[in-house]
Amino acid sequence: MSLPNALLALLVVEPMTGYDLHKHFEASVGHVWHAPDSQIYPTLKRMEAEGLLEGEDIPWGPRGKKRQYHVTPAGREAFKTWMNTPLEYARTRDPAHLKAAYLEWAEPDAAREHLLAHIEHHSSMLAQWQQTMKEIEDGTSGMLARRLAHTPKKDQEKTRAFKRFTYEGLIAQAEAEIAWAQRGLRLVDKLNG
Amino acid sequence: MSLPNALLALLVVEPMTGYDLHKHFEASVGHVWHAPDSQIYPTLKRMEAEGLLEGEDIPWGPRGKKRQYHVTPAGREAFKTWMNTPLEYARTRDPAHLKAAYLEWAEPDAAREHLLAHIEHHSSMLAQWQQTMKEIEDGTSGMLARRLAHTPKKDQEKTRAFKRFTYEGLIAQAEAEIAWAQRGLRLVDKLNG
DNA sequence: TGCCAATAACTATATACATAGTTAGTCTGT
DNA sequence: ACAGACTAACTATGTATATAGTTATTGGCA
Repeated sequence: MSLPNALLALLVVEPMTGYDLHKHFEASVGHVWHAPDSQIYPTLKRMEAEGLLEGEDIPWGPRGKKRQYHVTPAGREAFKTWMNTPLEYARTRDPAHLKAAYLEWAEPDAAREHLLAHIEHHSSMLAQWQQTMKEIEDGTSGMLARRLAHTPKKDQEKTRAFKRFTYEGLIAQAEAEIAWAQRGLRLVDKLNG
Repeated sequence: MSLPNALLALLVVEPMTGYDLHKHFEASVGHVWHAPDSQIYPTLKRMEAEGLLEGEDIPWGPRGKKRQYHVTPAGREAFKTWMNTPLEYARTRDPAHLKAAYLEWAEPDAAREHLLAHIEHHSSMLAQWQQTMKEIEDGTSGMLARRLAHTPKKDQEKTRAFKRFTYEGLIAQAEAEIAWAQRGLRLVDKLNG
């Protein structure tokens, strides 16, 4: 259910091809909801069949063409409805904490490696999100800048504020994971003298 | 890849039927890796076919029987190998932060509802985990108690320490989510002030 | 004796997702 | 004139998950 809405979130800003979406995804919504192009293309077709989108073939070079999608009024309504509908929380599936719960089965060195990898992973997430946060602040963020250009002045601050809020949350998550893994490293050291 | 190992984590303690596993799952590993019984039964069969488990039919009442699985040496090795293998981090898919990123599309009341639901969800997670933490401390945690009874004294503290560590992490996650959503509530109030 | 909750073990179906490969046209530089 | 990178849009396959049943037995209580 999330992917169609993540696509709508981008397409309400401006019409795009599947390829465009795939590209912009990586640098914006994809931070919170990853999707490969092999999932995007069929989803766009389905959304067109459902009347949420309309696609038209536009020329590309002398012989080529590409299919550009734009949101229909029904699509815009569906997106708003989704935004006003409470979220269903999925049951936890957290491989890192799963392994952590049985870490006494790992060799001490492997345990350290796990925790270091956890720190490294979330550090790189953190760096990415801090970078995005900076781009939000100074308006160099690709999709957001495009978005704000289509937004009435009085709503711009709102839009920007919720983006900032989102990335603040992601940053807090990453920091919590890093702190936890560091505590884990100290624990492994203590347990192995 | 996680489910078979989550099952092994329980089965290395003592042989169990699919039904037993399903039950114990809910109260232990299921906290970090949920699985419905409809996934557990076929997975057990597959693991038996792969030689990780062996099952035997044991009588249950006058006419009934049930299939009890125990871990083979190969299964024990596979579990250890998994515990020593680095984790592959999956790309983010976080519906709550996805919605948060576009919260300006929601009615102010719906936005508040989202954030309140987020707080409520993670508060109940928090309560559950604090409860489990208490059970870890005083030895009333079902699977852990069973586990410790089969563990040499010198390793018991290690086992208990990693469980504590895991739930500390989950508690920190929940607290971070709650704090984030509360910041969100203040933001919504300010923007619609 | 009959009812009911719990135990036990599935089956069936529809998505969702990961991973990998395919086909074809365009644009840029040498 | 051609190579190579990029744009564009898929297809194919296998596994994972969610959701919702089904069938049968047991053990305890009224």
